[in-house]
Amino acid sequence: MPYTFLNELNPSQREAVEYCDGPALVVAGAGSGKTRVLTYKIAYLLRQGIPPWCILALTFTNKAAREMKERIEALVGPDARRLWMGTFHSIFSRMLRAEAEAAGFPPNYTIYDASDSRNLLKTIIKEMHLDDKEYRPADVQNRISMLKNRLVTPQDYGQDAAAYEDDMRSNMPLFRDIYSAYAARLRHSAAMDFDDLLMNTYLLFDRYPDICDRYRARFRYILVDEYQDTNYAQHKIVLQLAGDGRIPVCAVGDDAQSIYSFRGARIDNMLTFDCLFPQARIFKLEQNYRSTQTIVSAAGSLIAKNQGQIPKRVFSEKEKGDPIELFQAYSDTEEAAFVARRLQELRRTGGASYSDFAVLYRTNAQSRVFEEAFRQRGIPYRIYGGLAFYQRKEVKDLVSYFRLVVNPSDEEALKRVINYPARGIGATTLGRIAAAAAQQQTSLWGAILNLEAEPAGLGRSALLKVQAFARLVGSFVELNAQADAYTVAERIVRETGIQAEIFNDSSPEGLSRQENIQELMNSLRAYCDTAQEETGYAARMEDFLSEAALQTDQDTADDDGSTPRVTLMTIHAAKGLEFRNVFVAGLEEELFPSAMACYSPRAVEEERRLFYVALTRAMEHCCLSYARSRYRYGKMEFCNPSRFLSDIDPQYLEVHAPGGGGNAAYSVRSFRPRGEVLQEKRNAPEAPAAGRSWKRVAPSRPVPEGAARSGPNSWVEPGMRVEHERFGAGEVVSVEGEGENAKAAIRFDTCGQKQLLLRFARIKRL
DNA sequence: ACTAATAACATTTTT
DNA sequence: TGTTATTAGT
Repeated sequence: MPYTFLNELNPSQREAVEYCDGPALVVAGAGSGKTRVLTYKIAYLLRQGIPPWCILALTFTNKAAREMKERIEALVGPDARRLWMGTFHSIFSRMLRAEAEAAGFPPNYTIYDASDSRNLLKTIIKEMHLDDKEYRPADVQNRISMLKNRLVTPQDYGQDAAAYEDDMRSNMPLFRDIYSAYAARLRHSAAMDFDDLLMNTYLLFDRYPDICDRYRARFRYILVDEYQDTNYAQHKIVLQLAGDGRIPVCAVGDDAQSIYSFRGARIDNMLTFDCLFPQARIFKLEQNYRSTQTIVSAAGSLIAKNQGQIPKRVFSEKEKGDPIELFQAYSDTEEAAFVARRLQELRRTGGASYSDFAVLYRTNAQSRVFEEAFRQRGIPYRIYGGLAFYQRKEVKDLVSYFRLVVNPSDEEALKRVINYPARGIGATTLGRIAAAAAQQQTSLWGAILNLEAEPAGLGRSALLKVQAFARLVGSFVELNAQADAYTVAERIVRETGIQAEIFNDSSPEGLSRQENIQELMNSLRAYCDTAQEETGYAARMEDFLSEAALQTDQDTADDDGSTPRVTLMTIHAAKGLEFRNVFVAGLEEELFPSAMACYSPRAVEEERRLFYVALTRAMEHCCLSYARSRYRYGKMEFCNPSRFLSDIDPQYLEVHAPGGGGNAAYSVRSFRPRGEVLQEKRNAPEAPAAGRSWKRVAPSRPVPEGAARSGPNSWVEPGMRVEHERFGAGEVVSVEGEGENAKAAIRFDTCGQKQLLLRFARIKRL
């Protein structure tokens, strides 16, 4: 009975899973079991005898790919590991490394993140003596990104009249020159930005049809998750690989949840799928298994106000459920107080845990009032959306060393670390090197290596310092040729002086920096261990980097789950998640919908979809709120209720009168700005100083209490039971070494004995 | 070359 | 309001 798992699907899910002979579009309403269909479909394909390496499955997040892989593994076993499953970016970057020569890059190219590429643009704008008020780096970056998403190369750009006109209109006639200079610099640095990973893959397949054919010959089925979020480039690559339908593509998505157009996503890719593949079959998943009927119907009444969507009728067969509550507050502080109070009530009466709650908002800035309110009341919470782990300065600095070792041409990495830790190489010196590099048509590193012949006008002491730096990096490069990633990293931390710099600072910020460095070393260690286990080879730094560059906080910031906490996040961040109880706060004009969206009907529709996403996160209970006044940029502003509130059919709403008392006194439609409203002075936060120091420093990764800080070695001894974040529980066999070099041998219950450097190992006493 | 002070700024952000 | 980046001062 090899297909019994199909019985766990409803008829429409099952149909979508079993149809494998041609292209398919699965329109999956919110909570309709989209991931289930994808995973079961892959399992089904495998059961039909298609080898795992012939199936390509593309997702947007690492998290989605990982979870899907795990679920498939649970269905079919370890074969799942050989699937080509991952994010667009990671799969394509893999292909680009394999086909590096044809792609015109070395296989060890590094990946620039958004801030690297912005820094590079800044330098270019400065070097071209342009005004950075006219050519705002962020704008330029965005424009370039959009162009790349549309597969417009700098060469094509001259012919793209529309884009050029747009630049003239925005007062950036020289934009094209920036774009080509940027591309040239990336090439010199042997680096690609995120968008290049897509565009260069497209170009590779376009220019070398034989390479594309090779992949086409390999893949027998292609699946794409969240198709509504694909941009033009992604869409085109899918078409290339599909060979216009010769290889079946199954695209899964929900047009009603398309909320990333500002990143280049094109809902049209989904809406026109059946035109591109005339033989395509369309499946609709309309039964929602997540939410009560009230929530599903309310969300449906909202989204019906949008034009141009794929017709579908999402329904729920769960109980009717409670109405959606709507609160009006006088101020943002009061709104937070409402939410806190209602949350406690629901928790007590509904027997829910803190982790069953989420507070969702449009902008990250709104989190602050909730933080304060929750802290005052002792409600445990967790905020998502601080700086990503890899964006933190100390982490990026160290990673920049890694990058430099793998690819010394990487200019942004070099600029970051040439004077970190401080070694007296300042702006002037760097400027001279840059000038020499430009003159010699080489990279900064090339110019540095060439200093002996061309001293570039450097003074004696500067020259010596730079050469010492070059030797240091050179020694790492040599080591990297033969050692595994962790060994290289350890030596870098020690010999650059990062260790001395970071580990001698005992201020709270310093401690947080230490933790982050430890965390990075931990993940490196974990990476090396897994690679060793799985492949039998020592893990290379280049491999670690190519993964790390595409890793985001969502992947690293795993809650340890020990204390249940309320989740606070933007609605964007909540896509794909679900909670028993959801609060959606700040439903005000110019906030939600955002002021910037109000000028364009298309943008307002996207905001409405965003609200739709927010509502459909809730399983049982949903509370909406807005405030009549709110502090924005330090100034108090009066607000009006969001237009979206009147988009929801009032039969699903229960409106609470101002002040929080009473119930449905009047309908939403009667909401009008009513001139004067009682104004309270914003009460001074209770303990701002106490909060501030730890508030944003390290929002993710809770450190086991009292562990990492308590100083090395003093707290483990042989015989002790400990728990490691990755390896689970185990027993300390022996401890050797002193202070920073203390190592423990630990026999883990599930994965055998391992040597861990206590300085970096995140372990907790049991 | 580094620090302190101030000016400008500010949706959302899967990679 | 809070952050970030540039600038002025030592």
